[in-house]
Amino acid sequence: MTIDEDCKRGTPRRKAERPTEILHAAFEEFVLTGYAATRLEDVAARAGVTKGTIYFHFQNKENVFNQMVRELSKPMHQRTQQFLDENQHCGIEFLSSYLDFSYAEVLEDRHAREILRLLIAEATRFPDLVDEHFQYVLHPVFMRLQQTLADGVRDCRIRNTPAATCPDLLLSPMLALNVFLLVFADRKPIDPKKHLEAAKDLILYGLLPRKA
Amino acid sequence: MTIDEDCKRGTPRRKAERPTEILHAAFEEFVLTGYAATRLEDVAARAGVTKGTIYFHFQNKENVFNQMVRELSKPMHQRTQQFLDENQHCGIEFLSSYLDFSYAEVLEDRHAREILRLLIAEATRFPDLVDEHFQYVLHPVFMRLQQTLADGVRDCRIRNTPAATCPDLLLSPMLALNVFLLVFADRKPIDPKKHLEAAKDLILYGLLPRKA
Amino acid sequence: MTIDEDCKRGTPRRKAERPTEILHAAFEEFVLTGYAATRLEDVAARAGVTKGTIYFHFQNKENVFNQMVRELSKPMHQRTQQFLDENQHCGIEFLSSYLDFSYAEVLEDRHAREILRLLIAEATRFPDLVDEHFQYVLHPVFMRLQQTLADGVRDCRIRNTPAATCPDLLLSPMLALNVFLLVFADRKPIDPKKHLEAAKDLILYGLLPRKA
Amino acid sequence: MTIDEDCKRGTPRRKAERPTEILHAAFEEFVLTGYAATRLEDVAARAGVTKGTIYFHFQNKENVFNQMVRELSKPMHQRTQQFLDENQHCGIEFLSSYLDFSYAEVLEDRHAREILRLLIAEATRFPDLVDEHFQYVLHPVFMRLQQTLADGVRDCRIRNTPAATCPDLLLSPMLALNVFLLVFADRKPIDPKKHLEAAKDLILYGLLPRKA
DNA sequence: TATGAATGAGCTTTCATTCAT
DNA sequence: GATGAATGAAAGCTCATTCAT
Repeated sequence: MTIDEDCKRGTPRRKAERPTEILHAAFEEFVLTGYAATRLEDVAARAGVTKGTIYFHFQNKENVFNQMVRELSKPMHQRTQQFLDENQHCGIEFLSSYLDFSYAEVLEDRHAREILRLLIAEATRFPDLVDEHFQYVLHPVFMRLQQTLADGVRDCRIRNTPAATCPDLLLSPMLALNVFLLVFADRKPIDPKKHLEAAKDLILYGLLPRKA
Repeated sequence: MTIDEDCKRGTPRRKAERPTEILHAAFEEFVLTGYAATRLEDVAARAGVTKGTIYFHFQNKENVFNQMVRELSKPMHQRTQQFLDENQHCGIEFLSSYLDFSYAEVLEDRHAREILRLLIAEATRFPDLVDEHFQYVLHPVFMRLQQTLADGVRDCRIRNTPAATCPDLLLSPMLALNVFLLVFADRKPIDPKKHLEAAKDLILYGLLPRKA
Repeated sequence: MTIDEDCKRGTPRRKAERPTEILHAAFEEFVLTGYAATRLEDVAARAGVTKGTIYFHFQNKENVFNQMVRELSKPMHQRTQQFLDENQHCGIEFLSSYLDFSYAEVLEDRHAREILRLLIAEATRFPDLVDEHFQYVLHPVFMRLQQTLADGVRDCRIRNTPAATCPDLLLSPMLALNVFLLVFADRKPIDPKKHLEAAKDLILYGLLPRKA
Repeated sequence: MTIDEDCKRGTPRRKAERPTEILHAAFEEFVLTGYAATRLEDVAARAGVTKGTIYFHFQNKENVFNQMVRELSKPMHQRTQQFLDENQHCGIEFLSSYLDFSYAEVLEDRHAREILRLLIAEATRFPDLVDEHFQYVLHPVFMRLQQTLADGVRDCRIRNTPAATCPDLLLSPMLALNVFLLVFADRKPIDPKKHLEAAKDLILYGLLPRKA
């Protein structure tokens, strides 16, 4: 009976998850060969359906890519939002927390890592995706970092210096680590924990005033 | 007379330069749409020749891409080598010089900038190119930075700290700037000079001992 | 009613027969111009489909040729096998029967005739097809002819002579007729029945002992 | 000096032979892959010249094929003519001589053998070549064989029988041997001498009257 | 004579997309 | 919902042919 029930529920539940399964299959294929070289037929095969099924759920290939990026970015968006929410009003300690957080994102979420690569590669073809990513992930973080730096300078907890007006620098090590991992991992082994430690060391020490 | 001579040499010189012209046309097209989506016919049109001509000079599309990256990377390779040669034995001033140099590369050489993007995007399909790039550009720089940091620590001119063992950090701002310029330039205007100034400030201040 | 039923079944049946239809169209085109000069587009047009459809059912042009030869040879294989089965243990009368049979094959089955030409023409490119043809058609016949000749010699119904050890000679007139028909038919009209009669006359008379 | 002279004579002599060299190179390539699949570039490379040179000596690819068949057939034409001339008025011994001659042609002249294959393969595309071949090689032989058989029957040295009116049969073994050698040589080793002996045995015995 | 560069038509093959079932 | 057959536009690549030198 339980089995029967499972079966009965099983099929519709699976059906409801079809689109998601297709998007995950699409992710793997797009990561493997990039947008243009990916064949919808391979996506279908990986998802265990046929090409026609994809067109039942999505309008076309572009739409699959768009939906895929949105679907696979969602957790990252949510975690980022949650991180920002949970770390309001914590002063310059936010800088250290953010470095921890951003490194964890890159290191522990393959989706996040590879989607950045896809966005870099296909930025020209999918400007709207880039916009979305910027709007939902980067911009809020930038704003908060900028605010944190400004507050720190005002409180004299951070040096009044060019670096304090450039929140980009706080993203740089993570971005670079990502590129290193994606592109040069085979030639140049990287120890991400040491990388993070060094980045925190450099950035925090570099921002704090001498007497701090 | 000079004009006549130029004219006379003109045609053969053009013929000899055809492959290079094609590679430059290929660069523009590959940058525009990526490897897979680029049509060799468009490359030909841009170079002012026909498809057949491309296949007279190159074996196939992959070969065009490979040769293109090599050709367009050559100046960058040479400048990098020259920079390393001219800045031997200059102590920790090398760090500052390198930041200046690397930022100049990214900002002033569109080829260097876009080829990095192409390498990131097509790393899976062209692992050999990534190897070459690493070997000729990144690896020598890494080695020198590492040495410089180690020397600086020994001389007590640089703090003995995790950051001093991670030359990656010295590349990070330039890499990140590159990504920002390539991907987010439209949404987030960047002032590269301020960026450089801030990076130098942060890195140098962060590495030097307090009493130095 | 029967017509209606036929009509209703018509469409799916046609779909199931598509590959076969394509192979028959391919036969005509390959016969007309040979393998290399045949355009798959013409094959498609003749079959009433588009180029893409061919690639849905077959891997590539070579595969179309291979399958075509197999498909169109099948009847010949079967008739040959059937002939061998039905003519066991019939002594040297088998020789005469076989001449009748082989001439009928060549004369009445245009497929058999032209496929021989294609195999001759494309033997270098399709060695496997030649192997198959040899294995399924020629070899069994050879074996039986050889056995028949040997038995005949032992029974003194056939002369003990070099010709009795060379079954090739029993195939020769048919092969030659085929070549004449394929190549020289326009210049040299041939009466196949007279040809067969003469061949039987020559071969049988040449093999039988004088007092037989 | 001698060297100089050799050089001086050498070049023009070679130049005069260029077209012939090209035709021999063409033969090898056409034999290898057939007319349509042969690239003039490969012909040129084999002849040690460039594509352009071929077009200096020949109008186009078809012309190369035509000239090649003519050039490479010439010796066969001449030997055939010579054979016919030298064997006039020799009665039915001519039959035996002709079998010897035709087998020798096939076995000892690879050109003759392969050109037959090319004619079979490309008969549709080059009807004029087939005509020429028929006119210069086959027809004269046919006529003579027919005459010889008729004379033999009149003289009662040959049976008055259907086989005596079908000179095709006298060509059959040689034609079949050719096909066997060209197509099935790898699968079915053939002893040409035994084949010839058997053919002569069968044909002559089959044609001669019993009391002869 | 001979060459090498260039052409352009044409071919095989791919694949996003459609649609009857 | 899902499928498989079919399409057709387009892309990579080939190669006979031309021609300035």
